[in-house]
Amino acid sequence: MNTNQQFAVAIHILTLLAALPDQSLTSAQIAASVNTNPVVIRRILGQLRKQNLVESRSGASGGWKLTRAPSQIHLCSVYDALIRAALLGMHPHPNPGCPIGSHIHPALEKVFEQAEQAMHNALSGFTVQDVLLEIQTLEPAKE
Amino acid sequence: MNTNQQFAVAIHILTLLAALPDQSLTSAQIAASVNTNPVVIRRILGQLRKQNLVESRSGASGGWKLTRAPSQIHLCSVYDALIRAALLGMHPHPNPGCPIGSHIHPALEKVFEQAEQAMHNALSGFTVQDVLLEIQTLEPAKE
DNA sequence: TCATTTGTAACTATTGTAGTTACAAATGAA
DNA sequence: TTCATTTGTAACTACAATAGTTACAAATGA
Repeated sequence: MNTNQQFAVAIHILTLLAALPDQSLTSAQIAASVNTNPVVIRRILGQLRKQNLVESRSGASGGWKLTRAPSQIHLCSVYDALIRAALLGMHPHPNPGCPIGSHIHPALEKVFEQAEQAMHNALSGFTVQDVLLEIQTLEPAKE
Repeated sequence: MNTNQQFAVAIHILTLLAALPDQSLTSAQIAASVNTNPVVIRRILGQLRKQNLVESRSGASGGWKLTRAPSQIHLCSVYDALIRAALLGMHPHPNPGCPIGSHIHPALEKVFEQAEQAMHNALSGFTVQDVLLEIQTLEPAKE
């Protein structure tokens, strides 16, 4: 199976930051919710910062915050930040002397491109706000 | 990155069988086109046979054939045969004591389900015949 | 001044996959 | 009937991606 959990963790982190908009959270606090090591969190947050989805401050009372409203963070941006390699991979060296082998890559590229674009479009239909609201629906109300 | 090449190899195999409809091909012949080991090919063909996309015969003059016309083999069936695990994976154990951690999985499931379904739908728009025709377009004509 | 926190390098352990070897069972041709 | 061919599958090795961990310099604010 695919062992890459970074996309799921990234959405988890962003949802947590969205739930506590007035504070900045440390990687240790976030790690406690995700149940992993703070360095794993910082690695993922580093990627999210490259896409300008979060900002950080070092030092005492430092931590992480969203750069914009959760309703303005679409999950396709998170995908772009975290999923570097294609989900559908090519085989490396088909036989160039075979009529099929010599042209299978460009033919597959067309198909894979469209398939991944379809997933991308589907993810653009969700925001961090949507995930947060879904969780608040599942969470029993408290006083 | 995703190192799983089986989906790409499976489409390669099916396209090759489609290109030579009147013969059955051995795993060794197919392996020569894919440029890999025959056992790798047989493993993938075994999965394709479970979905009834190909049939095999053991022994002398045995080999593999498609069970139907290439225009009747949609790439979503190949996906179903080969991609067992979800492309978008969950993180294993978010903190059940955290309001976000305790509900992130069902919230993500909704999103991931739709994203993968979108990819599946895109793949259902292509058949092995489409891939073969694309390759024959790329292949310079011969006499 | 100092505790806190990020940023990052380096390392280990685990897991999934490709590739390989080996061989029993099936099968058809001679 | 014999035998070369081929599938089907188990067992193994090698490699690559990732999660998790340790360590520590640099930044920062109390």
